[in-house]
Amino acid sequence: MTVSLHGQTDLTKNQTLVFGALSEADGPLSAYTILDRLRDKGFRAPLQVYRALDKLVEFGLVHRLESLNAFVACRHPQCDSHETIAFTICDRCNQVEEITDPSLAKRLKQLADRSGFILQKSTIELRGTCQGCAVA
Amino acid sequence: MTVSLHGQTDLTKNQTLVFGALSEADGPLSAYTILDRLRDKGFRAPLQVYRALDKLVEFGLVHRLESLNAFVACRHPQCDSHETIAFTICDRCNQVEEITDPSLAKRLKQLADRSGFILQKSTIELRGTCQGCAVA
DNA sequence: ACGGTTGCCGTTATGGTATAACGTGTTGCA
DNA sequence: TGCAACACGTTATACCATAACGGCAACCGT
Repeated sequence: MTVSLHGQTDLTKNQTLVFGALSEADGPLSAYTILDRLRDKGFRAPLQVYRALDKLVEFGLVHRLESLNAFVACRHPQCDSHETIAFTICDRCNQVEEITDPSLAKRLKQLADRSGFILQKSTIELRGTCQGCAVA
Repeated sequence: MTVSLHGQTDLTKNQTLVFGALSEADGPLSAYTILDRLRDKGFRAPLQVYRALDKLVEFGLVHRLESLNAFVACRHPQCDSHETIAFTICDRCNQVEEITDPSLAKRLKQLADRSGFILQKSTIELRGTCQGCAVA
């Protein structure tokens, strides 16, 4: 059984549930938190979550935040270009924003090229305080 | 007992041992790997390593690589300005290089400012293949 | 129809990463 | 002297992630 969502591939039942849990959340969730939230849907083991997450990340529907060991739903899942390059993460309210900046991407590529480094994947996570929390 | 190393603060015995282990290594080490390498120096528990690492990171002598859950000794521990802003990490040989690029730092600051985000710490890790491994 | 392959799923067990909580000993200083 | 700060040692526990097994369904070429 599959559910159509992003035009390219259909999501399986578990993938749909995990993506749903992340979409409803107001911030990043750890795999184990997702597991807990899906227990009443029949989830019993971490692997069920991790397998779904692997696929969702592969599809670009979900991002992994390395500095948090957690996952967020992509903010623009409708559009096919998941070009996010960086994240801001508020340490007070956990809100995550995605940043897309071609000039930043270009600069990183330049820096890599300069030292003959073949860039596969870049992780850019900015930790700090979001505007809302800074004001409050 | 303390050992002078970086001019500002002296390192304790455990900090010295952990920093030594990282300095001798040819790549990043996990906390548990460090623990194993220091067992014959009397280390018995993870916390001994983590506590030393916390301090060393605070001093700027050691960097944590979020995408690897591992640690590296800073490449220029003598100089007091540990201005590293990004890392390249070779997925084949594990070699880590530090990148310092003011324009990159400036751009990130700009992007953060633009959305009212107060930047505390940025994590930039570039994964890929280093020149040596690409040639081979 | 058959067999083979692939992909998803469920389960158990295990490995790897990190910290809580408690108590000790030392130092420095009011 | 008393106390605050700090490093340390130890035990236990929590949290993050994957290995390895087997089952089931869909697909594909013969």
